[in-house]
Amino acid sequence: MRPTMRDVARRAGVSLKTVSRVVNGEGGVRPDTTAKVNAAISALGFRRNDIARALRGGKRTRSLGLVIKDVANPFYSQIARGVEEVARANDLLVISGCSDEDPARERHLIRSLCERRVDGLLVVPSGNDHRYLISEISMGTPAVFIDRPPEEALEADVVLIDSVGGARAAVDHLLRHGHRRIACLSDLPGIFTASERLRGYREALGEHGVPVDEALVRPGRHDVAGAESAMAELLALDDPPTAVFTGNNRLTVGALRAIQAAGAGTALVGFDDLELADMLATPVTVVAHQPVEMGRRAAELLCRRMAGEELPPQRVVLPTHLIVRGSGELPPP
Amino acid sequence: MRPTMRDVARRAGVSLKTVSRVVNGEGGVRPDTTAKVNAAISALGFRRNDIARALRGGKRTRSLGLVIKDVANPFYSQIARGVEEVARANDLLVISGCSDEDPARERHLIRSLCERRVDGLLVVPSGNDHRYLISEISMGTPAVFIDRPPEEALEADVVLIDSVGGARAAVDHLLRHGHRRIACLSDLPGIFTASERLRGYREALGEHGVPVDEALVRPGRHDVAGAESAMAELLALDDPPTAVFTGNNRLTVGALRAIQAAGAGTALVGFDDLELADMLATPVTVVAHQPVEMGRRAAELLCRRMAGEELPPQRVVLPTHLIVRGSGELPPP
DNA sequence: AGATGAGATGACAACGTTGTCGTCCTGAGA
DNA sequence: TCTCAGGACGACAACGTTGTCATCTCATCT
Repeated sequence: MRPTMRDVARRAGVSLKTVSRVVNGEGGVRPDTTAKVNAAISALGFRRNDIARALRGGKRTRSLGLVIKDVANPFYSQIARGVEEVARANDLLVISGCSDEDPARERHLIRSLCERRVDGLLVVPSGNDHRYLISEISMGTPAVFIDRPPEEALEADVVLIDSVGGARAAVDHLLRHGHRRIACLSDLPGIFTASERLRGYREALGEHGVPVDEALVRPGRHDVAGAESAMAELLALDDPPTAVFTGNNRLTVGALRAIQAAGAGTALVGFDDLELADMLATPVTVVAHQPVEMGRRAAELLCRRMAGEELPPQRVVLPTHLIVRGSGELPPP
Repeated sequence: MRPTMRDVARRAGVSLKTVSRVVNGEGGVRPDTTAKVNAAISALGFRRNDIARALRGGKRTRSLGLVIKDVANPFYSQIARGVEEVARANDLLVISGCSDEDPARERHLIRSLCERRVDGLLVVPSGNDHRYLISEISMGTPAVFIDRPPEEALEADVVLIDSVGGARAAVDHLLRHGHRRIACLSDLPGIFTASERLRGYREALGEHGVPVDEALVRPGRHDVAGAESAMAELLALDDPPTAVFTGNNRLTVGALRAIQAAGAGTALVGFDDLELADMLATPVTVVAHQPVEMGRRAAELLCRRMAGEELPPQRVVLPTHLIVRGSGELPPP
């Protein structure tokens, strides 16, 4: 079907190796020979087979694997964007997959990627046991974790967002605006960022001497619908919260819907920025950060590892910044 | 570095081929031998090399290439999501790249993907000359176009959105609400969907006997900032439009910003749904459709082609539906 | 003219796997 | 006991490329 170098060689009346030389611009080929070869190449529509190329000589495949939770979520698609930019600059292709927060799926994906001999892995880890990666790493497939660190046993680079700091800033902001009954919606407790943000929430309250009312803490919400119903429940309490901190973009959207549906004036600060956050009836105050940059940094770190650079495991923590827009400054009733 | 089947064979004291049989579950291996081999496999951390596997026997690489404009744009990331779902179901990996609407970049990407011998291509085409794909297709790499058809010369499957119909419905809606001075923001005229939506706009006006005021037609806007400034200009006219139709999600966001900044009450219907569109001060009426489904359908079509199925080039057109939320029903002043 | 050397080209092996085919062993049937 | 079938396993080639090394051709110099 597809012509090989041998076909090109036959047509050009030269040897296989000469074609290889032309294709790879190795030089040492006379101009007229080069022309003949090039003519044969375009006549046949020859494309070098990178599969064979990668095989021969244990070459690099010039590809990297990216495992995220869900591309359709803007947070992850922005990470993917950053990764793609760096990949492009380094002439790498990105093979990506979604784990949907399922450790089994993640493991299967990573396995497939390793079997395909990607040169490196970028992973937003789902489960809590990534020891199976140790052997992959030791066998020359470096890995960089994004957004969540691997467990202690695994020494690998990781690029994080300052979740605790961001959450504290958010809750601190609400406290300074006079709120004392501040609810918290957070994702599944097994997720690092979720527990970190919850920790930041508790710390901020603690610092201000405000006891945590566990009735206002609603962890384990991992989608818009879950957050919406949790928020609706909170609003239906006899003594509802006057403010809420939401742990990620999905939860923020859900909470906003519930608040709007209830016609409540609940103050809100959300983790992750949202497009149009500034255009809502009450513009949304958020803890913003740079997901694209996170993807970039992780990919750059990975490229250094792939180049063989030896350095102690890096832990990059990107800052957050509070964007004040209105919803976080609503006063308690 | 990474052990090969030969290493496993040596360690297990069997032949290469026996290892291959075990790894691929071919059968015909005694249980105790199988156990020895498996022990060696896990002791060495062996991973089958799919590169070699794909090479031998011209096997499929079990991967497909996806070229979109920009993963960070929700429209495209949703397409990617749909593709990923189908890929997962068919045990394929997705290698994706962003063209950023640059034909040269797109061509380079597709070339790289073909060199890597992806089993099929999914492309949101950027330029207007994809004849170079003909030879790839004829050589056994099927291609399916998404969102925009290739030029006539190229017979390939394509999955589209009913852009003309959607745009007509949007403008018709505005006309029925009494608007006569309706502006249109659209993307670069070279982009199929942009010109189709502009056509739908013109057709709808024509049907209602409303002449097109070219001063209100602003094509060539391809990002939020461009749309925002174009909309600001329109609002600053002596005789500003009372309504606007925006050709895609980026342009809708830009227009909304300008309208809000000007404190104008301009009616708006946008193509593409937006998260939170229903939560804005004036909820946004949109022409919605199913980008995830578009990705799915395209990937399914590609899988059929990859399986060798022969059928005439398909042209799937997915419907749009108007979601009435408020901004499109604002009356003219 | 013969030696020399640089430049151009080709032959061949190897990368890690799997398909083909051959060999060996065991147990059942004659 | 001999034959034979069939199961278990191994040897070998091939996929398409590139690195290594060998060969061949001239132009140049002595």
